[in-house]
Amino acid sequence: MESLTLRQQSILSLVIQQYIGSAMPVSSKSILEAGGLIVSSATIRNEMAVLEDLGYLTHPHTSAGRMPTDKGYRYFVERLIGDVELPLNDRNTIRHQFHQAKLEMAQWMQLAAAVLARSLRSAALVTSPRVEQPKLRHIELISTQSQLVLMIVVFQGGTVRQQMLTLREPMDQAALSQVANRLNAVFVAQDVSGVRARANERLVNLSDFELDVIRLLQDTMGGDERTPTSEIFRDGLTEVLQEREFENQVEANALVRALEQPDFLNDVMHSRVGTVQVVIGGEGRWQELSSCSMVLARYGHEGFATGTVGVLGPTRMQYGRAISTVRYVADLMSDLVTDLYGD
Amino acid sequence: MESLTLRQQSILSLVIQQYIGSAMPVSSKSILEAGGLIVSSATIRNEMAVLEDLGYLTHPHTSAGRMPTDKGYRYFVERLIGDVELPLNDRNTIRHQFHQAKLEMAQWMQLAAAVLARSLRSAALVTSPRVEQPKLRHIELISTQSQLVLMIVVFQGGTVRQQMLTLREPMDQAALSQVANRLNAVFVAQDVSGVRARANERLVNLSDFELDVIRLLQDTMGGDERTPTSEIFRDGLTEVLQEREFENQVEANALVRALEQPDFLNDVMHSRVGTVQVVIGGEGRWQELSSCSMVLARYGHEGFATGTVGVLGPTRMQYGRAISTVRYVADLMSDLVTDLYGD
DNA sequence: TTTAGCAGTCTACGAGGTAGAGTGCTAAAA
DNA sequence: TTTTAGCACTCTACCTCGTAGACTGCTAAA
Repeated sequence: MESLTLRQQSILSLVIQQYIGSAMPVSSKSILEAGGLIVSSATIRNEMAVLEDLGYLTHPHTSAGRMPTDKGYRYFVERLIGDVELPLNDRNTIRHQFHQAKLEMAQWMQLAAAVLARSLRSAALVTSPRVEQPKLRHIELISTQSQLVLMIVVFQGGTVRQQMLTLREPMDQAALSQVANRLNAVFVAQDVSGVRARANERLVNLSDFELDVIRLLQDTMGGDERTPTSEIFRDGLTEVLQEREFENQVEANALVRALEQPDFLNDVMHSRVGTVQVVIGGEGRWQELSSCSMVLARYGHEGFATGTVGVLGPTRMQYGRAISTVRYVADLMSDLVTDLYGD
Repeated sequence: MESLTLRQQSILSLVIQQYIGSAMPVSSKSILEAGGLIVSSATIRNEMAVLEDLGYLTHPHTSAGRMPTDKGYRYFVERLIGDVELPLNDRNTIRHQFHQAKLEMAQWMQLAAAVLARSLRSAALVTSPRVEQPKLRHIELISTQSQLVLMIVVFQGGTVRQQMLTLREPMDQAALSQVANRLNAVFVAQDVSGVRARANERLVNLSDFELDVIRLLQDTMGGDERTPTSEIFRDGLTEVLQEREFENQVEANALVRALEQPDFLNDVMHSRVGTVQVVIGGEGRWQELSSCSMVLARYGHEGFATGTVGVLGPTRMQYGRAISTVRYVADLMSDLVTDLYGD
């Protein structure tokens, strides 16, 4: 990325800021009127032409003003907005909302999504933390119909999974509870490999039914990357559909489809805890989102339990505010993970 | 509602069917060409004028064809479409998809939403069953941070709730497990009132911490109608946004907002298990949905555990198919509830 | 290097004009 | 009394044309 003169940087910055506000191509005159530069509109026009040659701005047609390209936004995000912390005021507002919530994980995440959506007028996405090596906390077997059993597995940190399995021969609740107790005694505090090891050790002592349960348990705990172990919480779809760029139905549909698709976030997200990732205009890889940007952050503890928070809005989003807000919410969520899983 | 002549019924029916297909006002000529009636277009025009006087049809402007009013749709739904069972073919397709799912409640519901959305090209909504008098199955206390405890409560049927609570003085995991065991011994298989009664009986023997837990347990089990104890699963928003009536941004936003709002379904739903409820054009009460209809059914067991399935689409939806599909899916879900909770 | 000034370009918008789809009415036919 | 043919009338959707206005790009002077 070339280095621009200070004046070019100012002009790029002003164009972007005005465009973010108005969604209309920005003329040299309006840059002049915005103040800050003591040159004529002709000079600004010349500089704009240079910025266009360099790929930072475009033109919808000859006699229209300029608007930023993705490259322009990228330069703006990386070089022109300082990395500001969220103002104390906003921090307090957000923290206050979090303190009012009941202490339940799902509620926190829904709240995080709501806070981001309202505060940034964007669509917000939050995934629940995904534990890397979940450890068994408790297993419960519940008889429902004659041959049907509901298995409930609680992992360290409070993640809960439930599955049904069929019995080969009827068992009553007392028998089931006994099995559950035996399994708890052996497997609690083990991760997948621990469960496998201990199961193999005492293979001979296990009934067919117990083996079934253990197999299902291993399925639930391990490996299966495809099944979504993390829930996704969304909010603010309405907010973002109001924006100019989504008056066009095709764009709007692409957006809705991207948000409905469960794997989407995982595809996009690749930042580490503590950093904020900015994806501008689909970054060439998600063409259906060519007029959208995302600001994402990972929260939790790397290598242990992490989730994603982020917002999705039009490329002309307020990047500064978005970045600091997403970072702040991610930090709050990380604290929550610490509370839930211990340090 | 007046009684119409057979010919008027046919014409109303034809207008609605054509309008559902094309989303364009229906002319007398096209009714003629659809066949079935052996009269001239002039006669059809006269009858249409009568139907308009009676409030079953309207006119966007003088020289346009007719389109149904909400009253027209209502008559159509209640009198003109027989109550047909879903064709065997479709039943098999749906049942097949359900059999392929893993036996996990959340997955079933997501699947139900997906099936409805795809099969009816509408937005689908499914709520998890809400148990009227939940009975405690198991309680678990997990130490996380020094003063923080995660309480996990499993109810009969497999509903799981989790909450955090703060300790007044530190306790280690062993002590917490002991407390959990004591509480389990006393309260398992009790409903709210049972918990209250038993807690009062042995009030003197309970520590402050145990009282805290019991209080939280009662909160979680009981009363609090406002907290959404049931999750909502959605699908097919994209499908429905494709429809003509949502090219208009205002309509589209109203729709998205209605779907995002968690209480919305509970407000609308008032049918009993076994019946299907059809809400046409917001029924005057939800004006933001004036161009939408909903087909809803309750599933589960009345007075014990019930949830809602339904679809939301434009008023010109295929009511016949929608009603029978929703009914069929509701029946399947009822079976699942039976499996989960016993009979 | 900057600037004033002007020619040139493109859009947005309204006016005016036309084809075509449908209705409503009238008067005749069944 | 009901149905029908026929026609006048209405309204939309679409096209074209013309104009005002917003900008730019270029040139030549400062």
